This record gives sequence, structure tokens and C-alpha cells, in this order.
Amino acid sequence: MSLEEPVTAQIPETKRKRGQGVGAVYETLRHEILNLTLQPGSPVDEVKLAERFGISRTPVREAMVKLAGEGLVVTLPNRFTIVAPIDFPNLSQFFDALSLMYRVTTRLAAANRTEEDLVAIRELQRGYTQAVEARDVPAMIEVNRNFHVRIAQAGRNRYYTDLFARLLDEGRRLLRLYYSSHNDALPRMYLQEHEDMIAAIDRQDIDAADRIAQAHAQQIVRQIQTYITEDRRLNADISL
Amino acid sequence: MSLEEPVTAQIPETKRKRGQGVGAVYETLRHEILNLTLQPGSPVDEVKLAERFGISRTPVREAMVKLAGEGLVVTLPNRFTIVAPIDFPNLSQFFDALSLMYRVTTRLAAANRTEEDLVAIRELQRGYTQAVEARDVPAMIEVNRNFHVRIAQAGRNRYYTDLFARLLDEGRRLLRLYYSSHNDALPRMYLQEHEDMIAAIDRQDIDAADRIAQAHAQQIVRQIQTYITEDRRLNADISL
DNA sequence: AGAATATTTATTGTCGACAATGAAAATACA
DNA sequence: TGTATTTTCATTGTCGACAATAAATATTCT
Repeated sequence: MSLEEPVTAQIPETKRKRGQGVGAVYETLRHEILNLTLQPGSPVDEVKLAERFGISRTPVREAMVKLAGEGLVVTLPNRFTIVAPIDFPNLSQFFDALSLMYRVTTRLAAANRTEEDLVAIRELQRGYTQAVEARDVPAMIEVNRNFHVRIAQAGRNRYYTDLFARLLDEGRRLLRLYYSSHNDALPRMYLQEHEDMIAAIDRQDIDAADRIAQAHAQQIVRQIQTYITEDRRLNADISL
Repeated sequence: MSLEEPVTAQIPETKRKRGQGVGAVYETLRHEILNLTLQPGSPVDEVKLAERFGISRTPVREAMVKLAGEGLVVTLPNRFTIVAPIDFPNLSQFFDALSLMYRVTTRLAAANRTEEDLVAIRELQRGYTQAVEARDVPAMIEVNRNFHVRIAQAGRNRYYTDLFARLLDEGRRLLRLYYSSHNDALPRMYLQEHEDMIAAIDRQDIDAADRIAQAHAQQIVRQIQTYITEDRRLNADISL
């Protein structure tokens, strides 16, 4: 609970081009929110952001509207804007949708993947392996997300890809919350599941892809739920 | 192809309150886009909109960012903004996602519906019946959309409801394109399917709900595809 | 005349300023 | 001292103005 903002000194640097301002604010805020650099529920100050990026409030506001549209930020009219809180009460909705998207996108990938898709997917899997070996938790979370989004893209359905990406991003915040506080046995397990998934996609085995995706999703959901339950217990102890 | 904009005289009327401007522009544009009052691909002029609503360009722009975020409008940087074209080449993606959402939301509705949900759903079905009897095509399209969104809400999963609503909205434009040019036998058929759907949801028969939703989706998809094929033939004839 | 270059024009993206809003602080009242 | 009322304050939503951009048009040159 920091009263002081962790103002990551972003030098106004060389004068930005027309249209670069909104994009910069949007991208930066997005990453800081998903990495939990910005705490859920913490206020987002337009004026400070404008100063930080060396631009006026107008483009900052447009970036906020975009972020609000994606649910990353919540605007209290005439009051202020906060980083979207994590919606714990409705997590089951989230898990349900996430599981379905895992299945659907992996199925479609098995059906529609090209050779280039496979190359890109394997490349990301290599990156994931490296992150696991280096015990680099932030990298693992990020690469894992990109790995699954890339599979979804191989499935070639924009609607699924978009929703899945959004869900995985929301999941990034959850993983960040709980991942580092536990051992790294889990990520290693995912590694093998990912390999199986790639193999099924490679040989275009739709049913196998579906099964593996479903198991993978259940694995992750169960794990996060365990984390949360333990967390609840800890908090309960403290509050006693 | 009208060079002149159909400037629906929107009187600046009584001075709007703080925050009402963006909302008004957003809602109005949204409806005009979905009703095809604004042709897909036609330019959206910030200045004209500002004049039309009696506000400055700043709130108009924020409304545009929101609309762009939902894919209803496409912004060409430094150039102009157009009403999002209908993506005919990728319609199969759309149909796939639409069908899945029909199934998932109807299933969940059967599982989770309350008595109030049923009351609201039946009320909308009554409205649909009236629209069919009155041969009021725009009303039919609108009420049909609300009927299915309400069922999705009864399923209680925000992620599905949001995606489904978006898909149904996109579908509204397609239906508008083709509906009125054909007889009204089809809507009457949907009427019975809707009744079956409500019955399944009422008795919490998840499998039946799924089956009916799937059939309903296939029905609609096939119909639109037929429309499009006929349309293609017509256009081909003309271009010969 | 036709291509290359310069000029005009329309429209966007951004800015600094100001008024509306709602909360917090200060004051009055009991 | 505790509650109601007023004042201050921080921050938003909106405005009008201006500069950057890229297309359209005019101009020059061969």
C-alpha cells in the first residue's frame, strides 16, 4: 500500500510524433496494469500521466477511454479513474470462459494450422522453456500467454482470438499474484502439456487437441483456485 | 451513394449536462450504424457531428474511440474515420463464433435461470410475436437480439454475454441487409423455435437447450448464407 | 502535353484554459 | 461536543485555437 506513486521516470525525451502519444500511454499503462506494477484499485491520475509523458491531457484521456473499453481501467464519472480491481466473486465465470476458449482455439489450430504457424508456436515454446530454466517468472507468464495466443491465431477466428487474449491477460494478473510465492514444479509440468499440445496440432488431431487443452485448462484453474484458498486462509489468520 | 450526409437534424436543444455529450454521440452513432442508417464504409465527420450535437470535437472524439474499440468504426490515422465495413470474406469466422455463443449461453441459461429471468424472457418473446404480426422488420430484428441477450444474461457469464451481444449486433447489420427483401415465413419459424427454447430453459433441460440453440443457429446461418449467395448472383448478373 | 514539383485545402491530433462537479475541510450552530 | 451548513480544493469534462498531416490542386519545367 504505497501512498507514493512509483513514478517510473519516463523522460519526455525527443518530441513525439503526432499520434504517438496516445499509443505510448496506452501501451505503457496496459503493461503496468497487467504486470501489477499498478495495483488493482489504485487511482490513475490524468495530470501526472500527462506530465510523465510530456503531453497534454487530451491524448491521455483518449488512452484511458481505450483502456476502459477493454476493462483494464474503471472510470468513476466526474470523480477519478482506477485500475480495474480483480473480480474475485465472479472468478468462476472467468474460469469457465477461459476453459472454453482454451478448447476452441486449440481445436481450430489443429484444424487450420499452417507450417509457419507451427514454426512460430515451437519458437515460443522454446522461449517458455528458457524462461522456466532461468526461473524468470515474469517472462514465463508473458511467454506462456503469447504461446497460447499464437495457437489461437493459427485457428484463424478473430472473435475467439480476441476474447482469449483478453482472458489470458486478465489471467496474467492472477498468476502474478500467486505464482512467485510457490515453487516452480508447476511450470515444468505445463512444459510437457505444451509439447503434447503442439504434437496434436502438428498431426491435426482435433479430438486430442481438445482433450489436452481441456486438461491444461483444468490444471491451471485448479491451481489458481488452490492459491486463492490458501491466500484466504492466510488473510483469515492475520485478521484474527 | 449519397454525397450529401443525411443530417438527421439533432437540435442542440437544452444545454446538455457534463458527461452527457459523449454518451449521446456514442449511443446515437451506435444505433445508426447497426440500423444501417449509416452505410458501412461511409465517412464519419467529427466536425459535423460536433455541430449536430452542439458540442465541441473533444467529446465527439472520445465517443469515436469507444466505437472504434468495439469495431463499429475504423479510424484511418491522420486521415478520417469510416463506419466499419461488413467483413464478408471472414463471415465463416463470424458464423462459427455466433453458433458457439448461441449454444453456450442457452445452455447456461437452462442451468442458472431464475423465475425473474423467465418472466423477462417471455415478455420479450411476446414483443417478438407482436413485431412478427405487425410485419415490423426493424422491430423484429431488435427484439430478437434483445431476446437472446436476455437469455445470455440468465446464464450469468459476463464474458459470454458481452461477446454474444457483440456478435448479435454485427448480425443485425447482416439481417438488415437481406431480411426485408424476402418473405416473412422465416421469422414465423423462429417464433416456434424460440418457444421450444424457452420451454427447455424453463424445465432446466440443458441438453435440449443446447440442441435447440444449435439448430436455431444453423437455421439462421444457412438463411443468411442463402441471402448472400443470391445477392452475389444478382450482382454478377449486373456486372456482366 | 506530360511528368515533376510546389501550393493550397481539408481535417486531424494536440494544446492550454476554464467551468462544473463532488469530496474534504472549515465554519456555524445546537 | 456533535451535527448541519458553507467554503475550499482537487480533478474532471469541455471548449476554441493552432499546428501537423496527407490529399487535391495548381504550377513549373522539359
